[in-house]
Amino acid sequence: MKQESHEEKTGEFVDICHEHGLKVTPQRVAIYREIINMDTHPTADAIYRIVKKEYPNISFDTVNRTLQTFADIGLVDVVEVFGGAKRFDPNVDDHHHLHCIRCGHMLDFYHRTYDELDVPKEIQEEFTVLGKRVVLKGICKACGT
Amino acid sequence: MKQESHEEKTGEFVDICHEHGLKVTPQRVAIYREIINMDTHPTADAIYRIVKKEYPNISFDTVNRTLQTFADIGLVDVVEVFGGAKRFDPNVDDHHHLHCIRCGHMLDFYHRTYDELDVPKEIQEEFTVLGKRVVLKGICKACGT
DNA sequence: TTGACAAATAAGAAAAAATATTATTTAGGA
DNA sequence: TCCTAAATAATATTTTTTCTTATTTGTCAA
Repeated sequence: MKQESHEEKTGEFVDICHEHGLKVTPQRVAIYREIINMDTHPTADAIYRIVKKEYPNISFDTVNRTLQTFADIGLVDVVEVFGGAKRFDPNVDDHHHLHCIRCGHMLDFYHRTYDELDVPKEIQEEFTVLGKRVVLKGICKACGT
Repeated sequence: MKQESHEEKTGEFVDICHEHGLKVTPQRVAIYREIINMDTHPTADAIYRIVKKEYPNISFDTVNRTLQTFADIGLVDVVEVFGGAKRFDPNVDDHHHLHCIRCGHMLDFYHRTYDELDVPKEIQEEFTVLGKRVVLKGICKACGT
């Protein structure tokens, strides 16, 4: 996984938008600045409430649409959920998930071996694989054994 | 993965309900009968519309609650979604998923090697692993390259 | 630098999905 | 057969997402 400072990331942000023909609006900058500081998998509503503090006029629709747009161009990921609202992942590096079936939380973990899993030949022929993720389902420490 | 006829499965259904102290209602039987015939990952609403045909008085709430109940006792799984409504999986055997980011479809596949993935020691110490799933993200054949 | 225009936004409405409340019904044991 | 807790139907409500429309704003080209 590559590591970049947030300054570098925000610096690249303008370029990435232009590459994709997207306008660089203050709203987009604000949203991007907030999400790259997060180490959770926030919902659109959670991000909306945070961005609203410095941008009281922003609408939920804008936040939600912007997150979609970011997902489309790979600036964020949409993560799997097992119920509840859609969640976005500011961490686009290769990583895997622990899913606690009690509390519903989804935790990141890194494991090189999983990143390098072989994809069966039959599947490569039928499907263009762009990413892999291993999801381990179980009970987290906080929820007891 | 074990293979069972639907007759066997419906036969066991009554027992499983009793084991968990659940009453065997006609609604539950009807819902269970329908979902085990499915090879997709239906939403509660999809199941509602199907069951409604033979059971016109059933309410959506009953279907939704029943599916939750089934999930709680392991009769069905809740599958990861990346947007849209919650989906249930009548196939509780070990299997993995192909997720097309274009059409959003989630397809099952089986791969013994993935079933037997080693779980890192650090994780076993912090987390009780009950199941694993590999999700391959990409573009399916129908959606082009 | 300015003006034109497509893209983006805010606001509100509406649709879709999930959950809660309550009165009534029913499965299953006594 | 009766009793009781559990389950259901119906309705209301909440949450989440999407759509519509009028307005504003970045960007590009002159």
